[in-house]
Amino acid sequence: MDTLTIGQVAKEAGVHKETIRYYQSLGLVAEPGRRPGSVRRYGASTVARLQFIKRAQQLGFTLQEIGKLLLLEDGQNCGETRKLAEHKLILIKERIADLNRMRRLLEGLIEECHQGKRPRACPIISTLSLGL
Amino acid sequence: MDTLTIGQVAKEAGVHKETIRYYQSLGLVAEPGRRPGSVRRYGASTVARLQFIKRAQQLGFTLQEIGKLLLLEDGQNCGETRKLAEHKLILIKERIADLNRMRRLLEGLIEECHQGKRPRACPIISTLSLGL
DNA sequence: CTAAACTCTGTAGTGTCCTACAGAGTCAAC
DNA sequence: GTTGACTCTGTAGGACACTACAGAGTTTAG
Repeated sequence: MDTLTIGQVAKEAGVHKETIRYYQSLGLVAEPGRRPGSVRRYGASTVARLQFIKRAQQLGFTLQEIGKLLLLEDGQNCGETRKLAEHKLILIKERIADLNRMRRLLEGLIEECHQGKRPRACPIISTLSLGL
Repeated sequence: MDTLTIGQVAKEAGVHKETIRYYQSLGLVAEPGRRPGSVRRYGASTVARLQFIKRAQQLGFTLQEIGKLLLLEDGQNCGETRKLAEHKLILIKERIADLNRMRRLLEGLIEECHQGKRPRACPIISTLSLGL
């Protein structure tokens, strides 16, 4: 069943060959055996696994966390999986809160610039110089 | 006027000595001369500069961008500074949108887990396996 | 059979921001 | 004058996720 070369798998999954090898080095993707005097051949399951990894990355999981998810891949450990997801969700919310704080500060400063409220110096620079 | 050792500056500004040297290597902080047979001495302006850098980082600027901000530090180039800030603001907004997308997806999946909607397999795992 | 395309293996580099450490020198206090 | 703290310089490592490349071998198309 394993008929694909690494290049074909890469194209199918939309990743670079080097990325597949990198994932192999991290243990996220298995290295297939090779038929004597030939090249490694991969099956469709490798493509699926790469897509799994890419989707999990889009959800914000690191490769290390994805390794854990892959151990739970049979779907029988919903509680464990949910815990990982909930933890990630908390981090994402914190990050969003951080970024919103930055956003508000920047918006305020930019607004002040536009209005020219402060007579001489740039409000952004003076805020950075003097503290928030 | 330059009376502080690097260790004292570091403590004042709340950064590590190595960080100060690193910033010096990037040209963000000037290297003071040294009195003969002695050690480099820093003034209060170095502490202020480090605090400027730290505040700018909190606003999401990279060290490279902070280098540009420091060139505008006299506050006379408000337009230029504002352009940098506006660009950064756009990136921050995009990042927030990305994270909100992740957040919604994760929240949906976690919710499904709790409800046990899907009979057997974990919804998180099956979503990752089959696509969004 | 040959040339192009692909694969293998390993190492090293990218970008971001530090952090750690080694080995030598200097300074201040007792 | 010796101990101990601090500083100097340079190099290496660390986290994260790749990306690039060199040099050799293999496969495929014509």
